[in-house]
Amino acid sequence: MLRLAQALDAHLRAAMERAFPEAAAEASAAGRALDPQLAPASKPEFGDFQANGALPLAKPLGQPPRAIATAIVEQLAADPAFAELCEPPQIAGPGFINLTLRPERLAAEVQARLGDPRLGVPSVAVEAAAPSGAAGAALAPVIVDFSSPNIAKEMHVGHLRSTIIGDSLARLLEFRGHPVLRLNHVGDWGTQFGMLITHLKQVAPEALTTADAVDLGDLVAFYRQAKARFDEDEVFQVTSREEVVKLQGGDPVSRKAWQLLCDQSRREFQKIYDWLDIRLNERGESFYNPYLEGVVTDLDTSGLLVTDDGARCVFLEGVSGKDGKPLPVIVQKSDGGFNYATTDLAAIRYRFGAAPEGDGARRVIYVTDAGQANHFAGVFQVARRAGWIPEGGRLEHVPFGLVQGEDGKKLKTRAGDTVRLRDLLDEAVERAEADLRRRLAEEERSEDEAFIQHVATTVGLAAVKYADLSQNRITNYQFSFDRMLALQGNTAPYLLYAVVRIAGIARKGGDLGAEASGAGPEGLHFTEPQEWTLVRELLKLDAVIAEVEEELLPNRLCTYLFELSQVFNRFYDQVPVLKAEQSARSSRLALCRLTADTLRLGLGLLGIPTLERM
RNA sequence: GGGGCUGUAGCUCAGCCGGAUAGAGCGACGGUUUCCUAAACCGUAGGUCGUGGGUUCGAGUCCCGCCAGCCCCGCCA
Repeated sequence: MLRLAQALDAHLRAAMERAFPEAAAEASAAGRALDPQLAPASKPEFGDFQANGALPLAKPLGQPPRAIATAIVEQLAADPAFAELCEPPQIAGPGFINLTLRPERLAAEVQARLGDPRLGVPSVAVEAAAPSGAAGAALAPVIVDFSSPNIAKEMHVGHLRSTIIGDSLARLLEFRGHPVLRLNHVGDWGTQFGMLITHLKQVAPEALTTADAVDLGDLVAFYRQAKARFDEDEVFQVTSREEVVKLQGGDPVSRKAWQLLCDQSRREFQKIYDWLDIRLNERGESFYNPYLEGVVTDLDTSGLLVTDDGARCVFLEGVSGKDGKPLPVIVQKSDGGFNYATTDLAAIRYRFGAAPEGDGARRVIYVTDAGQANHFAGVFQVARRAGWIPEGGRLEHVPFGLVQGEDGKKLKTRAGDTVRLRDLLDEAVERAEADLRRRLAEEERSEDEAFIQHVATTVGLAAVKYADLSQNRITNYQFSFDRMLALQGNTAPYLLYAVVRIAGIARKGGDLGAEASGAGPEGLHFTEPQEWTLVRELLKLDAVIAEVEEELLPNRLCTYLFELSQVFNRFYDQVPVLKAEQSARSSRLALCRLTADTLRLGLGLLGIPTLERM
């Protein structure tokens, strides 16, 4: 319905200009235009849209707002193009103009979507290729940096949100037609590696020369030991740092060991990604190693670099520490080594940089926890001051809160360990399976094992993903299997069930193909309020996607899909489809089909596949 | 000490660019099944939007102060 909203907005602006030419001239002289403040209606009884623009004009015009609204409405009434779109506007309350679209326009919108695989959502790729645009201008890529586990560690709950949210944002941007680079910035470099290799050399040297000599679980244990030694033992610290320098310098023995560790971890990560159906290009911290030096010299030539206490750093503007002195971003440690800030800066420079030594991106999105907000703010500032972000380039940190247990504290196992992602996913699927089996028994249904496994896996993983995505990501997230797997409420099973209901209609003889195309001689024809409510809900999809693309908040899409499911369930409950008379039946089937398509598309953008039966 | 985020119903959370009487879900209570999967639907109860000021036609939303919780703060990522 975005197109209709834009048309309405134009009509309203024109009407305001005709109604108040002096004020309009004055406004445009000041470099702005009279704003009708068009917004979706806050309640269904107000129609489809409301224009609030009359209220703020009351004071400058010295007229009561309702009189202003009346003048605007009179101009609208004189506009035949507007009258084709909209019913006569209503003035309500202190001076709101309520707008209701003509039913035939709504039906026409539905009709258009029935034949459109994109369901009315425009693609920027198509727009860019349009004759009006630069001919064949290749779109600059959007980079989504997400997941980013550490080599030699297992993925744990901490990676859950980044992985799920990042994947969803990437899917949505891809659907909008952007070339998307999904980058897995794995932790495969740095001090931690020095620690691990140093420790392994002493306690399990075979792990550094032979593939899979120790399994990942052991590696994690070794890592913990190494970390403990690093924190206590100064000699070990020094050796570790030397080891990092060797590795970063390309020492063949260190490189070989490093390669083995990375390969092993990579295979473990891939199992999880395959399970969750997440596609990701690994480009770890090590990738930027050749560019670290350049970062420092670049900062030096632009005069940002200061040597302080032996470390080379850039002092931040507007951020001061304990003593009121500006806080530094350290790019080269006093021992000559580089750290994560250097790597992050190199990554920014590379990502915005032109090919072949860069990605040529125009938007770079980091999906990491909110605890890194300060770090990114600092690094972004340095990148900006160094001039690495091109005109119009967007650099965005997409922060998210912690995953907490139901006690409100950090999620842990009973033993107090961090929860492994694979265990968590396993448990979700197991619980979904138990629920399913219980229900099958209660209903005396019998299904084969393949069905049960498929449904349980789909529902279990969908529940985990949806629970995370449906929450505003900025706040901490309370993880609860019981809540996410609940069969009612704003949960994955509820949404999946709506799709299943429609699939059921198709199975029971509803032709969702030809019969629901709305191409019949009588076209689409709606009579019941539940039908109109569903029509209006269906038409919101494009606006919701545009909003998520801008705000990077997948929960807005979840809210929409949940509300669509609710509206559909009401329709399904109160309006017969298959048993309807022929005149109503094909239009209702069309609504069913478009609802299913919309839910499948929307859930698909969340990384959630749907089911035919459950 | 400095900075960031959060504070909305018993619980978990929405709330778009400041707009009309602050919304869901769960839980509680009550109802609906000759009919497309009741994993559903309908209804009732439940609010000092942490708090005190300010801005304005209008503030949960913007600004300032305060309180509480979480997170970050020089060579880990």
